[in-house]
Amino acid sequence: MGIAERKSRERAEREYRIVAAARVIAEREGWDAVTIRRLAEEIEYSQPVLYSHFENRDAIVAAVAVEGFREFTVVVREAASGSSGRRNVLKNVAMAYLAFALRHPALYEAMFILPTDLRFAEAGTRPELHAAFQALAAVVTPFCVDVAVVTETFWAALHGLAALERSGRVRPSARGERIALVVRAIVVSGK
Amino acid sequence: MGIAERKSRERAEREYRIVAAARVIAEREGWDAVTIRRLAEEIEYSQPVLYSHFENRDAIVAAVAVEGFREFTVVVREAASGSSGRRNVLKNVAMAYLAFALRHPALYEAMFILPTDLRFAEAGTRPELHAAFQALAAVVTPFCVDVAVVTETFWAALHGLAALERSGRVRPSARGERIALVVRAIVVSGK
DNA sequence: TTGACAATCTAGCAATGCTATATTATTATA
DNA sequence: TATAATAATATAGCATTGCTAGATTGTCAA
Repeated sequence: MGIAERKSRERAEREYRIVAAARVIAEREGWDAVTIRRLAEEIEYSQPVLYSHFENRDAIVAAVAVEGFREFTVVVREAASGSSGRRNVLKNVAMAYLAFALRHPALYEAMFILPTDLRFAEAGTRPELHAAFQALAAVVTPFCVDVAVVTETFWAALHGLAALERSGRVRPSARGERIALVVRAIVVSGK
Repeated sequence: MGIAERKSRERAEREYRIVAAARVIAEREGWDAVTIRRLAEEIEYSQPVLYSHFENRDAIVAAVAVEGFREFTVVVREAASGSSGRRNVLKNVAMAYLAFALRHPALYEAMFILPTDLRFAEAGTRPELHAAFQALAAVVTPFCVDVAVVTETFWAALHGLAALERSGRVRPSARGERIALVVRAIVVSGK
């Protein structure tokens, strides 16, 4: 019987509409504007329906974050494959990282700044996060022996650049120079 | 007449008690537990009194952050002056940075993660933030020509390490190696 | 002593996350 | 096909939050 399939398909679709609405509202008006009532209105269902999809509001934010990690992985891979010369790859990925973070501030916030229980270096890491990490690891591999350490550090540096620029604590005008410095550091001292 | 003085002294003291209570509660139970009602209870005044000291809750968080920047500056300076050898200075400051961030997670959160309107690279930067930046700048100066860029990047790298470790996205066990990598990068490629 | 003003409190609003319970739609059974 | 069971959804409400209008108390000068 296709009825059950149709139902679960419709359910999945409704769930996606919740996540999509959350993302759009967050990007337009900030995460504070993403309330359960607002989302319920948006998908044209009553509030308790949302709780049949997600345990609580944080789980909705986490779902947006996971979507962000999927897109992020694609962005990194494309930036990497679209450049030639190992060093250029590094630079372009770094630039793409910052562009991604600053072009979708709410998405990036869900991924890296808002409190989540999405862990990385643990058992039970979600596959989307693992894939994102791997995409970055692939980029730095040619430049280092201890891939894990260098990837973590490269990621941290990029996140730091994004976070500080985001909060206006670093001059936007000098972004290129900071990126150049990070790239040179990986090239020269990844060992 | 010393009456006015006494009054403004008592007022300042009460204000400080608010900030101190906010910090203690945040560190013990997280920032969500820092409510106006809770703070009012703590200082044994009614809620509206808090609004005669601070415009809103965010301003209280910001006050804690500013206190954090003051302590942070001291920590950086001490780590720097307590080490010999320019390269050792860098390493010890980096370690002190991470120790500070992870030892006072709520304080660090107020300083760097929670939304604030404390800006850096702008006119009207609070002196406490400027001093913190200068303390870090002093540490990297021997290793670079463009002090501003290197300081920003060093700071970003350290913040990234702290933030990712905080949220469990990087292996705590490899902290030392990541720090070593950042330090080497500054030494080698600050130019 | 009284009247103005400052300091403080009581009480309440609107919004939030979340849930117990009522209601409606859907399916399976007699 | 009529009805009972169950699933899907809605209504209504609770407790908590940040914040504030308005009442009340205290303090000081005339």
